Amino acid sequence: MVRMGPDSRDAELPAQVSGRIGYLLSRLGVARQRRFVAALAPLGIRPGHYGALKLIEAHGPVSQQTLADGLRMDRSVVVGAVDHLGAAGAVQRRPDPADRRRHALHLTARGRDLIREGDAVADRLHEQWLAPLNTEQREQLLRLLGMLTKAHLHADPRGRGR
Amino acid sequence: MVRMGPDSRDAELPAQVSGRIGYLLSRLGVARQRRFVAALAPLGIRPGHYGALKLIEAHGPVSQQTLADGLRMDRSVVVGAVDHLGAAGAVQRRPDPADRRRHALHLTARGRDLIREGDAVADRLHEQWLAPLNTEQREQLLRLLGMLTKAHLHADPRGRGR
DNA sequence: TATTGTTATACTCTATAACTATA
DNA sequence: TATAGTTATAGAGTATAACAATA
Repeated sequence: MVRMGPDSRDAELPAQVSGRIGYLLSRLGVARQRRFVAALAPLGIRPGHYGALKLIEAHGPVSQQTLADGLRMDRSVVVGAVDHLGAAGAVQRRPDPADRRRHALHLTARGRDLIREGDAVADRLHEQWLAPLNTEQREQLLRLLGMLTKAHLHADPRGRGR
Repeated sequence: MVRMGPDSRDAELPAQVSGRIGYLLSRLGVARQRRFVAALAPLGIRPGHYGALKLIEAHGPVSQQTLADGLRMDRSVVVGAVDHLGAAGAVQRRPDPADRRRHALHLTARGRDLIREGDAVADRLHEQWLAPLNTEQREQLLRLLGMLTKAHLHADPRGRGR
């Protein structure tokens, strides 16, 4: 059936809303996150898992609590993430000799493979996502986002704010 | 207790991850959305409700389906949003004379008040959020985000992509 | 007393499917 | 047959609290 009545059906938000930096930031943020989730799915991991692997790789064996802090997750969430990575054979929980409450998380060879594959996925997505921008524009954008990050995320890492 | 063992506790993601535009976009997007939620909370509404009011104001009486399309929500979600706005006295469901399946959503005086209050909240947040940037930088950022939006959200409004 | 890993619970969002009444 | 509104359900994400083992 064709459109009629009081209703044009293709109504959009006024530019006063949809043309705002904050609105664009929110929508772009979720869109890019969804694409990252979709791009990682073939590897059997999600962005948090990739972040966990990268953090362990960068800092050597770490505890789950350290992972939670670095990834800004609750430590109860890290349990499931480490379970998942453990089941995938990417990390191992080993007893921490210095503190028996802690598990030292170690990367396996499979974990290092996963990191390489995840890096390739991230690189590919990066290139696709930024295709509309030239090198200078990318640098500009990175600088501007960096300024907002410094102001809003460093002081308030979870972004609950104000 | 002080840090010890294999664990420095303040481990961060490597810059290869945390210094990427996509990563910053994702984090800034959720942070700004959370702040908007918090800023609107005293009005008893959430961002989607504010968007619904703005869209009805801009286009006159619309159907719930039109609202769903314009706000990129499922129509089943719109039901709850309209219920909420109705209970708040901000909108009314009236029969659509041209199509008895449809509800024509009308703004009330209370709805118009809410819009004004929501605008004030949005303006205040906008100013706080962009405080680190000068006028030229804001224009630059808006232009760059607009380019990404055009490339990634217009073709794929829900951002599920690829 | 405080911290680590763990489990449990609840609350929101999102996605999907199905039903009804109308077209 | 298709659409508008509605209801129900299931899944993911997040937040909170509590518990046992250990510090």
